[in-house]
Order: sequence, then C-alpha cells, then structure tokens
Amino acid sequence: MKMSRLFLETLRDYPSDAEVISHKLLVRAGYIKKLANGIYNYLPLMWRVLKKIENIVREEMDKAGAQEILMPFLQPKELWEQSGRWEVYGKELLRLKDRHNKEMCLGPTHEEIVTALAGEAIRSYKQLPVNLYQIQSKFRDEIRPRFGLLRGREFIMKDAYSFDKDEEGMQKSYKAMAEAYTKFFKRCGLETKPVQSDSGAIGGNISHEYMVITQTDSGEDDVFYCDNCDYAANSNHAVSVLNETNIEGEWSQYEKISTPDIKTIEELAKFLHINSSVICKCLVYIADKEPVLVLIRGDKIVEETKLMNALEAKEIRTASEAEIKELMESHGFKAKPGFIGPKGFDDIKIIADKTVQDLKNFVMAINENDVHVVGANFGTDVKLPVKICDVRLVEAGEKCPQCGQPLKVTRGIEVGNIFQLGTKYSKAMNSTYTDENGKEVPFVMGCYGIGISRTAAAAVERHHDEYGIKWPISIAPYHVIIVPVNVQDEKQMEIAQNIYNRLNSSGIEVLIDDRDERAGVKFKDADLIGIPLRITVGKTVQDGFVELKIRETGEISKLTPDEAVSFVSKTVQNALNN
RNA sequence: CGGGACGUAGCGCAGCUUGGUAGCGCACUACCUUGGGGUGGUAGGGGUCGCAGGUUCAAAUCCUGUCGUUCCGACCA
Repeated sequence: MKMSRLFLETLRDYPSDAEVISHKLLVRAGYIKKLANGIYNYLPLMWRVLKKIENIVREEMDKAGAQEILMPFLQPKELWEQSGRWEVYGKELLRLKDRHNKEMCLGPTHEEIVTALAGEAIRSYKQLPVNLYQIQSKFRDEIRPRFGLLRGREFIMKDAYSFDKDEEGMQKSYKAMAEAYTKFFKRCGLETKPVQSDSGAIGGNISHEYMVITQTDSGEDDVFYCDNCDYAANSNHAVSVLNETNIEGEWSQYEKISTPDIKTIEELAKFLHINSSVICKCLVYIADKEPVLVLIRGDKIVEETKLMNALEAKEIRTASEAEIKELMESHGFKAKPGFIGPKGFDDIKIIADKTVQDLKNFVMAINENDVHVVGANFGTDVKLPVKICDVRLVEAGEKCPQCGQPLKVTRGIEVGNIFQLGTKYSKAMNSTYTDENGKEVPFVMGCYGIGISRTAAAAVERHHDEYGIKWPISIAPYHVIIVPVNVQDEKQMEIAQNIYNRLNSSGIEVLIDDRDERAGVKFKDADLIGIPLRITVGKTVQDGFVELKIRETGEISKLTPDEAVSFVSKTVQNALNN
C-alpha cells in the first residue's frame, strides 16, 4: 500500500479530550476518529488491526470446536422478558421502538437470542455439546464512556455460548475456552491473568476475567493476586484472611462517653487513643431506593458490588445527607452522620460484614449526637444482624485465602471473561433438549466474551513508547514500512519499489512511504503508527545497503536489499507461527 | 445521575477580567528552498466564536437558558 494513497491523517498534537495513552495514540496516529461520545469510526489502519485480532479469535475458537454464526444486532423485547432481563438490565440496554411501535433493544450481549436459537435447533443430547460464537458490534449505553476504545458505547466483541447436557460437560467446555483464551491473548502479544470475579449482569456462578496487567493507571479494575500461588481476583470478588489486629476494646463496662464533634472514624480513633479496628462502623446505603444499614469494622472499607450481591439489589449507593436525616427523623433520632448506630432500626434491613462478629467491648454510635458507647458487645448491648456476609474490600498485604502469603494489588484492563451460566437462561426461557431417558431438560450453558476493540486498545497500552505505538507483528496493520528517504532520487525509488514488490508477492503486508516529505516526517509517522519493521532506503544505496530498524527494540542494522527482504520474511513468519 | 471544568478554523490554543467588528502554531493550496529524525521562505484559502434568548449604540467578551464535551464516583468486554 502506498502511503500517499492511504486514508490517514496523523496529528502533530495529542487530542485534548483524551486521557489514557491508547486513546491519545490511536487518535493522533489516525486509527480512530470520534463520531459521538463513546462511538468511533475505525479508519483503515484500525480496521486492519481489528480484523487481525478477529481472525486470531476465529482460529482459536474454531480449534476449540466452536462454530461461528452471526446473530441480529436489533433484538425483540419478548426474549428479554422471558429471561427476566428486560426489567433487570437497566439503562445500559438501549431500548427503542420500530414503526409498528414494537419494542426492541440494541444487543449488549446475546444470551437471550442464542438460548432461544439453541432451544429451537437442538433436539437431542446426541447433538451436544455445541458452542456457537460471533464477532459483532455491541451497544451498551454506558453511563460514562471514556478512555477511547477501552470503554466505548459501541464496541466490537466476540461472544461465545456453550451448550452442554450436564454440569460436567459445561466444566469441560469452560476449560476449553479458558485454554483458548490464554492462547488467543498470547498470540496478540498480551500477557493476561485470569482472575476470579463477580458475574454481574450476565449472571451465573463461577466466572473469570482475563486481565491485562497495566501497571499504569489506565486499567479500571483493581486485581488482587498472590505471587506464591495462582490466586487472583477482581476487587469486587477478592477475599482474604485478615492480619492479626486488636479487635477487643479495653473497656470492661458498657458506658456512654462524650465524643463532641467527631465526624469520622479516624477522628474517633484518635480522640479515644484506640485503633480503629475496635470500632463498629455503621453506614447508610440506599439499595433499590430502600435504606439499609451496613456494619463493618472501623478500619475496613465496604465493597459495593459484594454488598449489592448480598442484598440482592439492582442498584446501590451511599445515602445522601438529606436521606440520612430523613431516616433518622422517621425513627425519632436527631443524630448527624458520624453518630449513626444500629440500635433502634428494627424495621429496616441491617447487614453486617464478617469483620464485626468477633468484635468485643467495641465502640459504636447510638444515634445520639456527640456521644458514643464503649465496651459494647453483640448479644448483650446490641443484636447481631441476621445477615452476616463478606462485603469487605480486600487490601494489599492481607493474606491470600489459598496459601496465606500477603496479597498484592495491581491495575488491570479486562479484555475477556468467561462465565459458567448453568441453567439460568435455559430454564427461564424453557430452552431444552431430550436426554437419554426421553426427558426434556434445560441446557447447561456457559458464555465467553472477548472485547476485540478493547484488546486492540490494551495492546497499545502495553506496547508503546514516547514516539508512538509498537504493535506486535501478529496484530500490526502492516508488517513493514519502506521509507525511501528522497522520492525524487530515482535509484532510491527503484530499490524501494523492488523491495516492496518482492515482499508484497511473498505475502508480507507492506506499506511504502512514497510521499514527497522530508525524512524526519516519515520517520516520525512510521514510529507513531507503530509498524514493527522499517526499511529505510537512503544514501546508503550508493554502497548497496539499506537500513532495517526494529520498532520494538530500536535496533538498526545495515543490510543489502536481499538480506533485508529475507530478514523481514523470516521475522514475520516466525512471529506468526508462534 | 450527583460534583468540578471546558466549548473560538481539521488539530492544539490565545483573546473574555476592563464589550468596539477575530488571532497564533500546526495542518491545507501554489511557488521557491531543503533533502537521514516534524527544513526555511513568499503568497493564499478556511471560523454565523456550540445553540437560543436577553442587556447594550455595539457581545467571542456581560446575563439567562439549552446542547455538547471532559474529569472524579456507581456500570462493564
């Protein structure tokens, strides 16, 4: 491809609205252009990258026994009502009506469609297992799209769905997908860590997310992991064994003490000269519009996804000051935030984190301003709530639940996930097959997603430097770029063209920068757009040499055109065979 | 949806405080120059200053509303 004909505009500056490096680089290097918030045009270079990633997915999915299909992007409300998700899915599901006033939605995922499809098409256990996948644009009306391709509203996803006759079969399908995923990401030049996670809106029991560890802040998830064993989990799912700490107060008597103007746990601990771990913290949340009290040890933080699951709520947030005031007044209290305690709220839900149950002689608030009690105990001074769950955010340094070594934390980008769905959808939608005994039974399902466009962005996050992108060869838009330094020099052009032709005809994807630009401009652009190999044809042709630069390492070598051609061919072959 | 910021040429920005008829760099067009890391020059083209209303002799500038974008939180591939 001739650069002079390529639909490409590289920018001298980074766009002002971009925050993370992949977004900045993809816009500046002319890969994407924003159409609307969270919605992008994929320009020729980007589209080539995406197609490469898609094809690697296809190869790995096909190898794992899955079959590609394509399901509709626009979906009827009825199926979503059958699964129960028309109600549950919230505002990320973009709903619209057609000309007959029929309600539809843009597909954010395809469990409903594929479950219905399998139910109709699969009759007998003899046909199982089946694994169907597709690669398609999805639409999720995200609350806050950002970070370019890392969190768009419209994005390209590979989604696969497995159908098995029993739990054991599903486990096998799940494992096959897990293996395919690891291979896939590796081929894209990405090291991923499979981590346990919450299964969110998709549902199901066991799930893993595939995280690209970023080290930088561009990842949106915190991942807790253990260096000693294979434990790794998203913060919304991670558990830990707490380090030893003081959980018994020194007071032997239950008594009220004056704590004027204390607003936070830190202030309280300081005021009483105690560790915050002997305080029972009480927080007010609003879960699906209902107030809920949450008790947790003073030095710990509530993990809201865990809390949401524990409450079986759809939506959760901390209460505003006005809501707290209203709650207090409706129960005859005047306490300000800071003095809220669990006593006197028999009619509302109170949930306790596991950390509070072992507290002894602890400190808590009792809905009286400027007063706390010390030496409190569950059972005698206050009832322990019926519901005790783990709703605590794990912190680095706490012990691994598997081996007891200290956990570490890092940021990660979720590029894929796999879920064991079980019969959640097949039961709800009455999607069944006939088993060996002639009985109609629901499929046992799994589902498996990979964010194609997000994978591309994650690759940029992991492979770039101050000059631009450094694509891994496997997903680079072109393998090599030939730069004739001076297009008006006939000899340079002749040799460049010759190398171009030879590489091209041997299946190498090659770009030739035939623009009448200065060398500096071409070099900067080549670095920016991140082509892995560069052949510079310049003055050295007089001595029969060209120059080969490896983008990844910056290594430069002087070769004859023949050597350059064979080096490039070999390097690309090797990279693709891996 | 809550809290902050910003909308001026394709991109990055100045001008706004103290109203007076719109500017800089890059990009673009033409010619010259240069030719191994964003060459230098000359001449050009391009903007109803997000939109609507108001104040005023006069609004990019002040006021109100609205739309959009963006950052911080809950959602997620």
